[in-house]
Amino acid sequence: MAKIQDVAKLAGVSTATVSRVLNNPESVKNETSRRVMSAIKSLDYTPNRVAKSLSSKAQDITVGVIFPDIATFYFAELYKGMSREARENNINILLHELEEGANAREETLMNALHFLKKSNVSGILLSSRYIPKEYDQAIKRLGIPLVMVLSSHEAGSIPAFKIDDKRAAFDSVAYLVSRGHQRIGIISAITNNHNSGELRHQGFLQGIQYYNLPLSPEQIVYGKMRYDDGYKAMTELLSNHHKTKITAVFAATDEMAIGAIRCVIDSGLKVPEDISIIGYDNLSISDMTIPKLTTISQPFYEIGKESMKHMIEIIKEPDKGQKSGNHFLAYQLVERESVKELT
Amino acid sequence: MAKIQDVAKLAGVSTATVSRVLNNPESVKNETSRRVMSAIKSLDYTPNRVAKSLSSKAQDITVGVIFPDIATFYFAELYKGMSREARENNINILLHELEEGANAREETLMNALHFLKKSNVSGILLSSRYIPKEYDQAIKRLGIPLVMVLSSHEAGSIPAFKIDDKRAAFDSVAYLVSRGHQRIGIISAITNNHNSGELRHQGFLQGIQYYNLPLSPEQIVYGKMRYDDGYKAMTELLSNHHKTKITAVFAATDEMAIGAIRCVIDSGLKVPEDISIIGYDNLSISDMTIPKLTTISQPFYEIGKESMKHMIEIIKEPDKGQKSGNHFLAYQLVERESVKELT
DNA sequence: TAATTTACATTAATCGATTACAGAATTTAA
DNA sequence: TTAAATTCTGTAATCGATTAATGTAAATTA
Repeated sequence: MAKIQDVAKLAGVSTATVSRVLNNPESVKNETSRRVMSAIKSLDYTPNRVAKSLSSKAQDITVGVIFPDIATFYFAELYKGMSREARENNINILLHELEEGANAREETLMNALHFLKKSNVSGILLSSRYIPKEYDQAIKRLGIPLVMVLSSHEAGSIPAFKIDDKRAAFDSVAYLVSRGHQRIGIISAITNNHNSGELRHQGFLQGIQYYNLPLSPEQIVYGKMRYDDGYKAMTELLSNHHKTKITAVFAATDEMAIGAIRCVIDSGLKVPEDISIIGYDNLSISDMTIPKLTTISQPFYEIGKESMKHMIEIIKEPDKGQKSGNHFLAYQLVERESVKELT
Repeated sequence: MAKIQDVAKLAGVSTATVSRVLNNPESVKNETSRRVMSAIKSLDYTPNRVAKSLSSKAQDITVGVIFPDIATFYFAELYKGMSREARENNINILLHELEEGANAREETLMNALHFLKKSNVSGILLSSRYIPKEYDQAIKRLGIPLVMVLSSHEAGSIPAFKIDDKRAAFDSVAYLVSRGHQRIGIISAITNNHNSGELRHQGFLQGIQYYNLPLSPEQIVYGKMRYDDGYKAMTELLSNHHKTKITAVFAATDEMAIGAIRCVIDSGLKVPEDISIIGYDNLSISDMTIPKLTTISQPFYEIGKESMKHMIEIIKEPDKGQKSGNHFLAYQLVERESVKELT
């Protein structure tokens, strides 16, 4: 590997001049510049990045991203948003997947945090479901700015980018009511302490209350966000159907909604003719299901982009102080085929 | 930010000793070591990574990954495989998404390559659909080892990790035949010069020939790999149904298969009762469709892992020479619900 | 022609670590 | 007690760039 000295020698100039040709060409005479360039070419010289950043003190910034499972359907959109913003600002992303250990989730989060710290990231975008309060201190001690994505910090001291889950769930109920539904079941999301699931649950309850709808315990069922959970949950809901007579179901995630649809169909009923289902997320696959899913659309791309944007601001102007608390982005209810209008 | 000199001064030793305490503790007297450690603690000192790698010449290795579209359904699995292997070897990944420009694909690939080169990656894992021969020279000039993933290089001089597409497509036909199908349509994948689509097409044709099945031009239809393409293609296939009387369709990607299913259902027919459909990929969603998709399962995780493993070998022992040509991994035909046994 | 500018180029310090080599301190052997 | 061996620590070169300070040659002005 050729270094700057080699180039300098070959071109018959000093290393300073070579450096200038590369970084400040106007300050070098054309003739000299040409000689240097040809030396660079013939030696196939590329400046050593490490030496460059050590000397210029302008190390390239990299932001760490912690995500529990890359295979989550919305991950790609979220990441695209982050990635786009990062690229525009010449910032690298170090993606760290939190291993889906059955146990040891806590251990792993702290590990991830430390791993990223060691990798010298300037900030961390955290999309974990589980942030126990015990971590608060440790996080503060890290000394690296954090931004939460899609989930919020209980204490609220860490800025978070997401949609207003409570409101969106409420809107879902309102929508179902507007289509004539009164008896509504819910497949709620349980997620290791992650509060989004809970917020959606609360919003749902508020809707029920607001519209004065009936609600028996048999109408409430829980799952862990995934397809299989939705399927199982729906089985339970159906087993009480004769009693609850629900005409619609609010599923707290699209994946569960899709599982629920499958379950309904397996049991010989039809969606939406016999049971309407509304989801939450608007995954790309929710447009491919039969029937197509009516759902709350989360702006994953924007959430990713905005959270990264905010992170960059924090990094570049640390004194400015990060705006903590929730940053809500706009969501939409997308009408498709899985909710029937009752007459 | 404290540096090693500060620590040295505070502990009353030389920088060399501080460095030794950190990197070679046995060589330092306990008492000294303790003093240094406490100085490190009280100054909250962390070694500067850049300086460290410049001086030790042990820069951390990073491998670039070029992928056309992160939102592709199988991306996550592929990436997990790569990521796992990389992490075990203490290697970083720099993920670079090729912007899905309608035009300018060529430009972008070269850009991506150069961008990664500038970022000092030691190797590039390339999963692009489009590698014109014109690039051969430019790639050679790059001077960075390349490994192809999921697609192969025409000239064959770049190692590639994938499954044997031709064989797998042949097997699909064989399977359909074993279920009593004789009149089979194909939704073939067109992909800017990417040869996987073509190989599957060839394999299909070989199967048709081998089993001596009828094949009219109306049984062959093309799409660009995605859901919508599958839908459109199936529309075309159905419009000739009265003539071709096909009982089964081989779709070159799961996404297209799923689009095709939707199309069949929209047209009032049923899968697999009226038309059987077999896919290709085995995406996670192919297990969620109604009916569940019978398909060729590609080992995305392993492909990712093996390609990264090979890359690492090349990087660590450049003299050994990379084994060019195709490295085929094992695939499987997964039977589910979308193919009916004709009696 | 001498003095003053202007335009480039060079020298050498610097970034923050590691490490070969040499020297000091301590332990062991004689 | 002294020489030899061993253990520990310090000095200074080094990694490969950037850049402030400085020098020199050419161009301009008086």
